[in-house]
Amino acid sequence: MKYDFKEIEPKWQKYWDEHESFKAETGSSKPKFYALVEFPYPSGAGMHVGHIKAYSGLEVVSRKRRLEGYNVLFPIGFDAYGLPTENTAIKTGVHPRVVTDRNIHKFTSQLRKVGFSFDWSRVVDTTDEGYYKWTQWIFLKMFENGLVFRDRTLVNYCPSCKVVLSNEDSQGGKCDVCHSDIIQKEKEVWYLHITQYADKLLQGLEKVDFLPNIKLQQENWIGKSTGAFVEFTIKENGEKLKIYTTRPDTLYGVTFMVMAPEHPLIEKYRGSIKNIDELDAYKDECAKKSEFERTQLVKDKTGVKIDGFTAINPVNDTEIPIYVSDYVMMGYGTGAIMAVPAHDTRDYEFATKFGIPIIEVIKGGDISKEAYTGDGEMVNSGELNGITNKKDAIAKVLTVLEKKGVGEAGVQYKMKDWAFNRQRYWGEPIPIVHCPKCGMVPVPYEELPLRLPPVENFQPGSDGESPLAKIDSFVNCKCPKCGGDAKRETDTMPQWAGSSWYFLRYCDPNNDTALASQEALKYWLPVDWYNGGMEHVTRHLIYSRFWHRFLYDIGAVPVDEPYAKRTAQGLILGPDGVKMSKSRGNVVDPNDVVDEYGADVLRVYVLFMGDYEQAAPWSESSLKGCKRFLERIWALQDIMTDDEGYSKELSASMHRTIKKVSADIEQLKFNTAIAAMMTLLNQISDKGSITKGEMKSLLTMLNPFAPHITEEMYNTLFGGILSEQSWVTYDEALCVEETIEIVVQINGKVRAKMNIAADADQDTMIAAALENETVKPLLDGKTIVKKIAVPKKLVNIVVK
RNA sequence: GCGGGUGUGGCGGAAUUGGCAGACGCGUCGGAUUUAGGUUCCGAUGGGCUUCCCGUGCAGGUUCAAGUCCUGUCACCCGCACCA
Repeated sequence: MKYDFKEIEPKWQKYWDEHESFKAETGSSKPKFYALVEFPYPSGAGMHVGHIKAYSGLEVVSRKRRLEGYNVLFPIGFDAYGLPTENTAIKTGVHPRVVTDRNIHKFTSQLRKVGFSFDWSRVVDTTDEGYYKWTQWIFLKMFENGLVFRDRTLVNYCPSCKVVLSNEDSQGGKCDVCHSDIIQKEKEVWYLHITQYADKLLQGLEKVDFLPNIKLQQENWIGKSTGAFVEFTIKENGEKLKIYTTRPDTLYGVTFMVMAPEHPLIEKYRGSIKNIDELDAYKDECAKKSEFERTQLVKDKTGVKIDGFTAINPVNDTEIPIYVSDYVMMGYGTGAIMAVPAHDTRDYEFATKFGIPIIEVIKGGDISKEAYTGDGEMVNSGELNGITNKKDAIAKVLTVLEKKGVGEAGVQYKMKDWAFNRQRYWGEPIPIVHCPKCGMVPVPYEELPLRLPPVENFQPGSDGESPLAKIDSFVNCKCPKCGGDAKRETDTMPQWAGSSWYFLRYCDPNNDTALASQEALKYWLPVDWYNGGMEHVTRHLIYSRFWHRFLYDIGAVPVDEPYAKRTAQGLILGPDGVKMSKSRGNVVDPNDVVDEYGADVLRVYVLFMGDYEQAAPWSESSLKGCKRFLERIWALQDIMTDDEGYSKELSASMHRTIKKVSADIEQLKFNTAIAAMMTLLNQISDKGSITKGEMKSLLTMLNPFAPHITEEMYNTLFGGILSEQSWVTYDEALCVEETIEIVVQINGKVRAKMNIAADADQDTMIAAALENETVKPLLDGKTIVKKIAVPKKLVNIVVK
């Protein structure tokens, strides 16, 4: 009988569906397990094999947990707002709602064909009214709590998509959606005050079980630095110029200061700056610089001295010049720095180029050659002289600054506030009304959801205005507070809004009176295990931790950190070893694989192809190897005996394999788990028969990986449903054979192998080795210097 | 520049954490079945001057024993980046 996956796979998918085999039950007395995978963006291209790999990991864990008696929540949904759908709509004239529904339908059928054990009754769609009502609700709560503000600043702007992007969405100076170069543009936009949560996000990392590199990337992204704020007085106008530094200990070495070209004090005193024209020209030049020029040509410092500003160093009253240079950013610290060329590489380059004096205040380097950034004895530094350690010097100078009232300790973060808006149609409308009398007024909670109005033209305005701005019936409204004429906000929320809380909705997806009931949240939270891509570590994962933490602070959720554990899968590369992309033409469509080889083969292959957490290239021939494996499993039916337990020969192997597979699944080591089952299969084949007991255990172990074939075999051979049985157990004591092969080495080189009782002690092992027929002659005429025995492993005889 | 990671056969990758390097799979070679191809099955497969020697990017070191530990060094990949 041949293994016909085309008949078997749909049969069991239908069975699981009709019997709701994987339905999670809120409140069940069984222990709960919440496994979360990143829900897909339903693009027109359909599923990618990367999705299959990303979901297969926790799919295996979830199926194992159910067999272990857990009440498992393993949900799926769709993150469906976003630009690609809207761009398709613009191109084809089909409404984004229709495009989205079509894509979701396609994804759903593809996911079902792979046989994932999702709880299909909890599917979430971020563009659904019942869902985005609560996205807007959370936004209003944030507004109420002062975490939402508008600001006119330089923003990241994508000229191609015509939208403002957050810092997280323009990493590397490229637009996250279309990869165009982003430009800096001055614009008034919405912000979420995520920096207010920087410390909490940092502290939260301490108690969660995230992969170390994930924690590290988040820490670096948040980028906390401790230092000091110091005020320098500008002699000409008495204004205080505030700077941030991590090295207040080098304050005596300041020989100039630098302000960012956009620093407001320049604007304020433009009348009294003699070379203001030159500064304006420089500012324009900087704004035009491309990302390449800003990052690649860093060594070449440019700048202009401000003619009309002189700063006074607060510790020694020295007069120092002030420059403008684009190596100082308006977006970090205070937009101005004290420059200590002797002990900072960038300041050194600038000083050298502009002929500014360099004063050494820390001994240890050669400042005629380069900046010295190490530790050492303080010199030329007044009361700091003689101090040899940075920490002490900083502590001392801080007390001096505080006494004079010109400085204090402070912290800074690299992370910036979250630019929270898109000037596009396909997103959640921001529920705010602009009233000429009352200002920004939130839409009342009872009026949520604030629905997206129907539009005919989705094309964004050329000046970066949302298509919603053209809909008079949407824009013109009454102020909820005073009832007067007012205008609605026309920006929509960015793509990351809906995904920032979807895992909460899964707990209670149809709730109409709250984002989820407290009962459901208390039962399911936190997510026990979250797996996803590394590319989301500094975006979605930070954003959702922020939203969740906020919801915790207002009492809407019962736990402070949403994810107890986070892992990440590696990419699947194209057969050519390069990242899959349409333009390269090396994309593998999972649908084709399912049609030709079946879902089980695909599932086993994506987990067997390599280390789950590493990238690995797709290989059609390796895929065939997995097909052979399953066909050989299928063929075991022909050699099954009537014996119930384990056969004597295979007993230890059975126990060992169960132990290994059980442990490997928990560590995402699916490749070695499958390899262990292949080894077992080889042993069974060599032996020529399999007992009923062995068959049951093997099918159970394999079930999470290849559920269809194992379900079918179990059902045919034993009756009953395998996914309703229990996970297999092993006995540690039975994992080892009675006699095992050990190695005899002479001077560290393997010279013989021998069988010995597994529990032989060291003396017995050595005695046996010395009597070994291969070993004996090799020892003739030699003096034995040392004898080492490692139980169950080897004997090493050192001779001279 | 800073931070993290990886270097093992022709390929993807194993190695119980110091104890037989190369599990498992792919590929390749040989054989059987087949008119042939494919499939399936059996055997071999790190390299060499093959009683023995050499092999985990490279050079040293520690140890009875090193892919694993230490020192130095090279290459590649990822993330951040004039962060004061």
